[in-house]
Amino acid sequence: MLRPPCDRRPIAVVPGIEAIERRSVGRRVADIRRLGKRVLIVTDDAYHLVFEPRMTGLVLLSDPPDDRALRIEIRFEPWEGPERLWFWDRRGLGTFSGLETDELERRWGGETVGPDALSIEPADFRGRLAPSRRPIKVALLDQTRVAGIGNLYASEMLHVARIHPETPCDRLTGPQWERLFRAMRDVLETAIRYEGSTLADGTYRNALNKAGGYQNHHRVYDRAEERCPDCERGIIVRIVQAQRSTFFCPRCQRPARS
DNA sequence: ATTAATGTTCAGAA
DNA sequence: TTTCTGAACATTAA
Repeated sequence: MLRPPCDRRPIAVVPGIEAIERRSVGRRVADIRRLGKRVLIVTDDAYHLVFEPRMTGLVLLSDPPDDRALRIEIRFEPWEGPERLWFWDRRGLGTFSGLETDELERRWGGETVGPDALSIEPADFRGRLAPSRRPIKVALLDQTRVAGIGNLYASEMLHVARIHPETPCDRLTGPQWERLFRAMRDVLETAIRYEGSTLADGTYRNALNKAGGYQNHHRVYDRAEERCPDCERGIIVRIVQAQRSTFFCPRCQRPARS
C-alpha cells in the first residue's frame, strides 16, 4: 500500500503513484539494494521501487521526524520486521520511481551511474577519471564516472589524500591516485561505520531515525577558518567549485606544480 | 532580505 | 567532443 499523505507540492513520482501501486501491491520483497545514492526495493517478480533522497530525503523504517514532509508510505503485511516504510523529504527534491528491469537499466544504467565507489578497482577508478581535465573535486562528484561520492565526502577524501581540490585529473601522479583511492575507501567505509553525517540542521538520519556520528570526524567540511587537524598550522578555506562548497587545507593540499 | 544547504538534470554557451 | 554556467526543483534556517 502506498500513499503520499502530505499536503505539500508532490515530489516527482514515476510513472505515478497509482501505477506503482497497481504493479507492486501484494508482491513480496525479494531484495534491498543500493545503486549509487539510490535505495532500491526489489519485488519477487523483479519490479524495482527506487528512492532517490537527493538533499533531504530519508528512507525510514521507524517514525518520521514529523508528518509534514511525508511523501510515501508502504505498509507491509504482518511479519517479524517493521510494519511500514516511509519516504520523508523536507525539501521535496527527491524522487520515487517504480521501474521494470529494462526501464531501470535505461534510466540508471552504466551511462548515468558508474561503478560504485566501494566496489571499483583501483585501475578502473584511475582509468575512468584520469583522462579528464576537470578539477578532481568536481570529477569525484560525477556519478557517471564513479557512483556514490557526495559533496562533503569529496572534500574529506581529498584532505586525507593531501590533494588540492582544483588539481586537474590529468595532472594527478601515480602516488596521488593511489592515495586518493585508499582515502576514498577509508572515508566512505568509516562514514558508513558511523552511520553518516548529521549536519547542523539535523536532517540526515539513518533508517531507524537515529542521528549519525561521522560529523564529529569531519576534518575540513564546514570547518572554514579553523586550524587543519593534520598540520595544525594551515587554516581551512572554503571555495566554490561547480556551485558547491569545497573545503581544504592550503598547506597540506598544495596545488600541482607546472 | 539574502544566502546557503549531504543532489540531479537540462539548456545553452565557450 | 568536453567542459562550463546558470537555472530549476522546494524548504528551512542562519
